[in-house]
Amino acid sequence: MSETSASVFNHIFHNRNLYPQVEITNAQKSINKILGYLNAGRLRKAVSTLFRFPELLPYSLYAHLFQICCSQRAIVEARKVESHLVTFSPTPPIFLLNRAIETYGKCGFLNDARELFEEMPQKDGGSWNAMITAYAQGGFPDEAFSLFLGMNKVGVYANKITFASILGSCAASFELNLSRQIHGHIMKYGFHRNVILCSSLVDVYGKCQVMSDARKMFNEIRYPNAITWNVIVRRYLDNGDGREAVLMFSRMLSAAIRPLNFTFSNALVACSSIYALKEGMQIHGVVTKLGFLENDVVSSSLINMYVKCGELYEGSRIFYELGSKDLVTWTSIVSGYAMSGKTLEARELFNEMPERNIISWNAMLAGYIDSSKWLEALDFLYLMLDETKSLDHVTLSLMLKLSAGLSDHEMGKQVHGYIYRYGFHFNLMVGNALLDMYGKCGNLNNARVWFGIMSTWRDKVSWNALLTSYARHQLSEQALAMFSEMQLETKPTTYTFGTLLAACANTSALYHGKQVHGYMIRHGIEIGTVLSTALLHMYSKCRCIGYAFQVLKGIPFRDVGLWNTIIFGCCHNRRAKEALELFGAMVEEGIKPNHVTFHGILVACVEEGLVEYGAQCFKSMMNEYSVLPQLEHYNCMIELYSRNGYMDELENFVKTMPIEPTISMLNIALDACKKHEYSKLGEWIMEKINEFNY
DNA sequence: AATATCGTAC
Repeated sequence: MSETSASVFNHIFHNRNLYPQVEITNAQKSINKILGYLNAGRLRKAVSTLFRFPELLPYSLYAHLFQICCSQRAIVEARKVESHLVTFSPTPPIFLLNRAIETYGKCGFLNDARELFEEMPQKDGGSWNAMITAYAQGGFPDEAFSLFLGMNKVGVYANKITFASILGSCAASFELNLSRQIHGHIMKYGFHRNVILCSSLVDVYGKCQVMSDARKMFNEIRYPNAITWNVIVRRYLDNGDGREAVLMFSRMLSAAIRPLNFTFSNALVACSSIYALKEGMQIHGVVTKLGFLENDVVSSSLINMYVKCGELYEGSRIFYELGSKDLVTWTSIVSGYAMSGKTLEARELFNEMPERNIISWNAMLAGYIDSSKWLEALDFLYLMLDETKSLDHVTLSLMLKLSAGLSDHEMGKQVHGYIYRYGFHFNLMVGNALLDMYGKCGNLNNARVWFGIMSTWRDKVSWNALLTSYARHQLSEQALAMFSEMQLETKPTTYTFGTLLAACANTSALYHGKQVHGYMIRHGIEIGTVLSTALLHMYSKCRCIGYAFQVLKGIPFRDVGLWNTIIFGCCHNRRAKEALELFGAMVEEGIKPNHVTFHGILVACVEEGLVEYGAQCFKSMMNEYSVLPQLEHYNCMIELYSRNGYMDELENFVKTMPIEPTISMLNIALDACKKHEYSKLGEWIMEKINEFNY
C-alpha cells in the first residue's frame, strides 16, 4: 500500500512538478533562442524557430516579433507570426491582431490587412484605426474615407489617431470639404489643443491652396512646435509665396524654436525662389551658429541658394569646405555650375563624382540644354542611356526640350514613342514638354491635337505652351482668341502676357498690344522686369518709341535683357547711334553685356557703317568680356566688311574664322567680291559654295 | 534635400 501510494505519489509528483518544469524550460529555451536571433538581426531564423515550437508563447513575444517585421517590412515573416498565433491561440487578444494589421499595412499588403480585419470576430477602435492608417499610408485615401464612415455607422468613436490618418488622406487627395468637416469634429471632440492635429489642419489647408485658412489655423495654435513651423513655411513655399515663407522662418527664429534641418532647407529654397540673397546669407549665419553646416540636407540647399542667387563662387566654397560630401551635395554643385552656363567645369565635377544617380545625370543634361549646347547635350544623352539604362519623366522632358532646340521633329516624334512605351503619357510635365516640342518644331496641328487629348488634365502651362505655338506661327489674332478661351478654364500668368506681347511685337500689332497692356493694368497684373521688357519690345517693334520710353521710365531695375531690348529697339527704329551710346551707359551701370548685347551693337555698327568700331567691339567681346562669338556675330562682321568694301579685312576674316561660314555668309561675301571685282576671294568662295553642293 | 514643362532681348 505504502509502496503503491509511494509510486502514485511519485507519479503525481512527476506530473505536477517535474513535467511542467520541463515544459517551461523548453518554452524559455525557445524564447531565449528567438530573442537571441532578433538581437543578432536574424529575423528569418527567429521566425523559423518560433515555427518549430508547437505551442503558444507569451503574447508579448508576438508583439515584439510583429514590431520587428513591421520595421523591416518583412511580409513573409509577418504572415508566419500571425499564423502561429492564431493556430495556438483560439482567441488571440485584439491588440495583437491590430499589430498584425499594422504590419501588413506597412508592408504594403493591404489585402492581407483587410482580410484579417474582416475576419476578426471582435474589433476595437484600434482595429479600425490600424486599418484606416494602413489605407491612408498605402495611398488609398478613398478606402480610408469609406472605412471612416463605416466606423461611425457601427458606433465606434474616432480618436486623435483616426483624425490624424484621415487628415493625411485629405491632404493626399486635396479633399477640402471633408477637411473642413473633420476640422469641426476635432473642435467638437475637444482636440483643439492637440498640436499634432492642428498642425495637420494647417498642412491640409495649405495643400488645398487655401493659405488664408492655413494661416488662421496656425495663428490659433498656442504653442506651435518645430513641425508646425516647418509645415507653414513649406506650404507658403509650395504655394509660390517665397516671401511669406522666409518671413515665417524668421518668426520661428524669434520664437526661439530650433529649426529642423528640413525647415532650414525649405527656408533656403524659398530664398532662392525670390532671389533673396541677403536673407539667404543671414540664414547661412544661423546655420553656422546652430551647427547645421555639416548636415547634408542643409548644406545642399545652401549651395543651391547661393548658385540660384548668382553667387556660384560662394556656393562652391561651401562645397569644398564640407567635411563629407554626399550624392546630393555633389549633384547640387554640378547643377550649380551647369545652370550658370559653366558646363565644362560642371562636367569635370560630374566625372569626379564618386557615385551618380538619375538626378545627377539629368542635372548635367539640363545644363547643356539650358546653355543651348545641343550637340554636347546629344552626346551626353547617348552616354547616359548607354551607361545608366534608365530614364525618368525629367529625362524625357529634357529630351523633348532638346528636340525642340534642335528643331528636330523626327527626334521629337521618337521621344513621343518612348513616352508612350514607358507609360509617361499622363505625366503633366512630360505632356506640356511634348506640346511645346510640337509647337517649336513647327507642327501646330499635332500640338493642337495633343492639347485636345490633354483636356482633362492640362493646366495653365499647357495653355501657355499652345499660345506660344500660335505666336511662333505669327498667328497673333488666334493667340488673342485663345487667351479669351483660356480664361474660361484657368488664370493667365506672367508667361501668358510675355507670350501675347511677343506675338503682338512680331506682327507689329500695335492695337492688340495696347489691348493686352490695358488688360494688364485693369487686372492689376504686377509688371516686373520681364513684362516691362516685353512691353518695351512690343512698343519699339510697333514703332511706338514714345510709349516705349514711357515704359522705360517706370522701371527701377534694369537687367541685361532689358538693356538688350532697348538697344535692339533703337536699331529697329533707325537710331543706331543711340544704341551705341546706350551700350556705354549700360557698362557704366555695371551690367555685364552678353552675346545678345554684342549682336545688337554689331547690328548698329552695320547700320551706321562703323567698320573700325565694329571690329574693335568684336575683339573686345572676346578679350574683355569673354563672350564667345556665335554665328550671328560672324554674320554681322561679314556684312560689315562686305557692305563697306573692306575687302582685305573681309578676306582675312573669312579665311581665319574658327567656324565654317554658312551658305548665307558666303553669298553676302560673294556679292561684295563681284561688286568690288575682288576675284581672289571670289574664287575661293565659289569653291566653298561648290563644296556645299556635294 | 539635389534634376524638372510654359514667357521677355537674338
